Amino acid sequence: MKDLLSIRSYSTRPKEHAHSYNQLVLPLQGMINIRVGTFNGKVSPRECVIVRSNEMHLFTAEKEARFIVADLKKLPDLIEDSPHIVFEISKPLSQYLLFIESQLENEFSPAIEQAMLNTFKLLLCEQRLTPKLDIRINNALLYIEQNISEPIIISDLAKVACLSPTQFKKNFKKQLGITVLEYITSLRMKKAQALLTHTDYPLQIIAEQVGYTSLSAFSRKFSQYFGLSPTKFKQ
DNA sequence: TCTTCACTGCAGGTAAAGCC
DNA sequence: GGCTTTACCTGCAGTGAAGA
Repeated sequence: MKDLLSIRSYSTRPKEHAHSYNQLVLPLQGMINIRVGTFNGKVSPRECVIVRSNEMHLFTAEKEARFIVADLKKLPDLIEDSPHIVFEISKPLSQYLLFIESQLENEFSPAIEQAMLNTFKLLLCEQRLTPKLDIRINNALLYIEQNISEPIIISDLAKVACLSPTQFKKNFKKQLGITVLEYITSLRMKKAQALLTHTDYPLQIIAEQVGYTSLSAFSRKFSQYFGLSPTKFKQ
């Protein structure tokens, strides 16, 4: 058996089964009901289910559901050692799955498929392996990602999560282990790092792209976060 | 489990000065 | 000219306590 990426739709195999290889199930759209190990529940896009080799599992999916399945002889160490069965995937991996879907649907190219598999594994190694989150917190995370270049205030996030601001802040820290502001800042700094590395945008534009209306505030925060100013980082 | 309230500390905006 | 640093100020985030 060799490692393989494939697209699946709703299950035509609603029987409990196991196989000799590992499998990662990553929904693209719609919900999947899955029973594996101690987990028995729904999995949605931006989540990944780990099915280890020889582990009995059963899954069914909504008719409109589509998902990527990765059959792997060996799991990356990070995932192999993970105590979680379902974990959140990053935005880059989520978007890469859409590329994989498009490529697999439209072309047959063993060389590209091998390259896709390699990139997929690299992206897997970058995952933070945060456990499946409360849907309300997940909605807030999506809102943050979609609005990272705008000023983001807790009361708006709390509305998205259908919680009071205080309850939202407490739940957020309980589930992610960091405060809302720490999470937003880390996203902004990573994006700023990428823009500084891959573009020639002036600092004012980069500051705006990552949600700072004040260049000085951006420069100060960047220096605190990375230990050197944006200009020195670029050099 | 959740909301409200009060308190503290910090992040971010502004302005000004200085550096390259 | 573009960027960084710093001081000051304000508003908001974080958190604990009390209560529904």
